[in-house]
Amino acid sequence: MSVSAYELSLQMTRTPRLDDRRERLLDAAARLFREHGYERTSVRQLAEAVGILSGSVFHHFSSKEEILLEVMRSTIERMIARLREASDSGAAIEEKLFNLIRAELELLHGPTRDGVAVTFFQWHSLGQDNQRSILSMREDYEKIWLNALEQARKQGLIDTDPFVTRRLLTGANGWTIYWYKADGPLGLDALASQVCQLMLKPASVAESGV
Amino acid sequence: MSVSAYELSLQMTRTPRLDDRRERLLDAAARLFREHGYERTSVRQLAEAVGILSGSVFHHFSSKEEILLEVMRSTIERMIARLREASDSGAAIEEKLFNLIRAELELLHGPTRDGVAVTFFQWHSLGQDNQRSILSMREDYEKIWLNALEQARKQGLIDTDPFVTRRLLTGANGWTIYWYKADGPLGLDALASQVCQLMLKPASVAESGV
DNA sequence: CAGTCTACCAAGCGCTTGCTTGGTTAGCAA
DNA sequence: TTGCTAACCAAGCAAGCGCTTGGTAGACTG
Repeated sequence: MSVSAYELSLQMTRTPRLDDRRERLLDAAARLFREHGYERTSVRQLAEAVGILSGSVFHHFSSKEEILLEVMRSTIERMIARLREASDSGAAIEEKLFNLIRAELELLHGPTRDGVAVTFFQWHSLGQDNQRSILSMREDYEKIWLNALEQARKQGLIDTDPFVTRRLLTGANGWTIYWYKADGPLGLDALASQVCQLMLKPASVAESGV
Repeated sequence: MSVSAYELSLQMTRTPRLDDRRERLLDAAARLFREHGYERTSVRQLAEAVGILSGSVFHHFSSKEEILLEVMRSTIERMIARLREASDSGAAIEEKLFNLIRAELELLHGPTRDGVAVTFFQWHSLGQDNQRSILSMREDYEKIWLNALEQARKQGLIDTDPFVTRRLLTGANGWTIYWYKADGPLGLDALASQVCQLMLKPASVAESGV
C-alpha cells in the first residue's frame, strides 16, 4: 500500500453519522470469520478491512469476543424475524414447512449468509458464558421449528420425533454452506424441494418453485 | 504440579517400543482438537497431555499442521474400512443402507469419535494443499455412499438425487456430534432408524434394533 | 565396551496476538 | 470562540505462539 490507512480515512467523511463504522466492522467481521474462522482472523485484519488501525477497533468493541458475540446476536434476531415471517404466512402445514425450509436456506445463502454461517458453526469460539447466552437466543428460533414440526406430526405428515427431526434437519441445512453454490445449476427452490421430499412422508411434497 | 514432566517421564519406561508415543500424541491431539479446536489447542497443551515438553513434539512431527493432517489421514482410513465392511455385509439394499447409516453414526460416537469429529469439522484449519489432499481421500469414502444411494434410487427406494441426498445426509449425521449423547435415552440403533425413516420412501424401514 | 541412535529436556528465538495508553483531529453546541 | 466529545492514530506492552538448537540419558548393536 502506498497510502496509509490514516490518509485513506481522511479521504472519507470523518465521524460518519451514527455508528455506521460499527456496522461496517460487524459486516467485515462476519465475512472474515466465515471465510477464515474466528481465531484465524486477527483484529489487525479486521481493522484493515474497514480502513482503520487495530487499536481503533477497541473504541467500538471492548474485546474481540464481543464482536463475535454481536455478530451472532444480531444475526439470530434476523433469523428469528425471517423464520417467523415464513411460519405465519403459509396456511397449509405442508406449505408452511416448505416455506420454513426455504427460509432457512435463504438465510444460509442470501445476503445474511456470512453471519448465519458463523452463528451455525463457530459458537464454540465463544467463552462458556457467551456460548450459553447465544444458545438461549437460538432456542426462540428452534421453538418456531418445533411448533411447526409438532403440528406436522399431529397431522400425520411426519412420523418421526420432532426434536430429533429438527436436529437432523439443522445439520442437513447447515452443511449446505459447504457444498451448495447459489449460482450453480441447482436453484434454491429445487434444493428446498429435495429437503422437503426427505422430510415429508407421502408424495404430497410442495412442488411450488423451480 | 509438584512433579515435573521430566520426572514423570522417567517413571515410565523410557524409549517405549515402536512409535507408541506417536500414537499417544495422535490420540491426545484428536481429543484436544475435538474439544477445543485446532487453533485453540497449543503444542504445549498437547505435549503436556502425553507428559513431554513442547519441543519434543517436533521430534515426532515436523509441524503442528502435520499432526492434524495425520489425525485426519488415519481416521479416514478407518472410516473407509468400517464403511466398506457395512457396505459388503448386507444383502438387501434396505438393510445395506441401514448398516451404512449405523456405521457412520458409530464412527461419530464410538471410540473413533474424536478423530472423526475433527475430520468432519476442522478441515478448514489445514492449508490449501493439505485440504485438497484430505478431500481427495474422503472421496473414496463418499464413493461407497454414492454407489449405495445410486443402487437404492434404481430400485425405487429413494426418489431424490443421490448426490444431493448424500450431502444432506452428511450434514444430518455429522451434526449429531453436537447434540446426540451416546449414553442418553436414545440408542444408536434408534437414531439410525430415525435417519433411515427420513431417507427411505415407504414404510419399508429396517426396524432391526431397539 | 565403544559407537550409534532414539527420545527427550532446557532454553529461548522471532513473531504475532489481543489489547492499552496518550495524544490528536474533526465536528458540533453553547 | 471556546469547550466537549466521538473517532481515530501511533506506539508499544505482555503474553503466548510454533518451532529451533544443542546437549544428554538410556537402550541397542557390533
